[in-house]
Amino acid sequence: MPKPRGLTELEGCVLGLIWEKSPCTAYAVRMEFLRSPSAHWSGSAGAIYPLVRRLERQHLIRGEAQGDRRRSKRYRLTSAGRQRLDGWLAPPFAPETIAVPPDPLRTRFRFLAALHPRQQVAFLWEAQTQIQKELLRCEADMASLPKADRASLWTARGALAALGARLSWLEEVARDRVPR
Amino acid sequence: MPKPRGLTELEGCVLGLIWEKSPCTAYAVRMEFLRSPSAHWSGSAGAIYPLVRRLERQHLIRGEAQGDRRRSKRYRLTSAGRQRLDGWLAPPFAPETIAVPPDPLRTRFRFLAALHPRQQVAFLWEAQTQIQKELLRCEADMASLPKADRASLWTARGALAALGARLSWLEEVARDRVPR
DNA sequence: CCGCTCATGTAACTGGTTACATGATTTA
DNA sequence: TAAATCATGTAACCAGTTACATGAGCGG
Repeated sequence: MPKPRGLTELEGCVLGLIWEKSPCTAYAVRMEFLRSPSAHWSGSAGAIYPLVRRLERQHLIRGEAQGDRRRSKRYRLTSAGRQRLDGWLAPPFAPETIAVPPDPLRTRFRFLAALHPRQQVAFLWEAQTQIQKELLRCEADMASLPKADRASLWTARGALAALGARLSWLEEVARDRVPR
Repeated sequence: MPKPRGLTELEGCVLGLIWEKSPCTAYAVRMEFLRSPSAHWSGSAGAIYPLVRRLERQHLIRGEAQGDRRRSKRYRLTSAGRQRLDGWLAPPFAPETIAVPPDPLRTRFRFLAALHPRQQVAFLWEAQTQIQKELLRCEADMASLPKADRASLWTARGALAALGARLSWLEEVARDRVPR
């Protein structure tokens, strides 16, 4: 049998989505990624379909073909799949799951001093206004979520918290740089 | 001439580090990644050295060989490199620079409901204690930074803010799930 | 002289991307 | 019937990883 090496983030995610929406097509999973505001993954066909087949080959999911002439398949988790999903998301957590998550804005900020002072101000100002807009977008997105879907709701609140923390951090920086 | 397509995150970072520590060796850049608590990049030799050569080929950095028998080279930014660095880190920001940064813990949380209730509690509890530990580690790391290095200091505060926000988000979730 | 750090490099791999293509079904 | 959407797929590519290797210089 194939050695059960750890799941990728994307694999875990897909497994989770198939668990949640079971039975569902690979296409539905794909759409979930495309709709998500957290555009970390493109949900490209070239990523999803091969991945789903891989999961099927490892017997973590099972797909039943529909009778229709479309070659559409609806997938469900197998019990092995459930176990793997559990193992992926339950503690103990890998260090990189707990560690400070990467943030491209913070990465750039690190080298702020390389910019002309005027540009530094522009950086801080622009970042703040853009994040504010993003906050509104995310709040709207959250409001559009079905109230019963607690998981998504709380996850969205986590995203908002991350944005909010970034915003007040930048405000603090700006206050320090330009007192008064 | 080679088309100036946008810099990768890693490319931007390396350019920034060479700017900051100029003149410095590729090895020094590498060490910076290895020392960093935000272990998003491994700083593997296989990533850094080819990348540095690429930057040199594009005339964004210039390396002067030392006289010693080691084949060590100290790099500096060229003016073209400075411009590219500016372009990378100054506004306008790409959408994904502003968007909610990815967070593996939040990703897992999304599927919390797949776990047995007991395990859900364990998830929240374990996550909180682990993050608390990580917070302490990061605070210590920040304290060890030279007080003059404002850039690193503020960046570290940004990281702390991210961790803190995650922590209080989880506390909020826990309060909601287990009132009282 | 031994082992550690400095310093650079390569080979094989992997996971994801873009871009494209196909065909069935639904809707205007 | 034309356009949009559902549904699946592949080929070429790319950045970064692990794992390994080489050799110089230095401290004990």
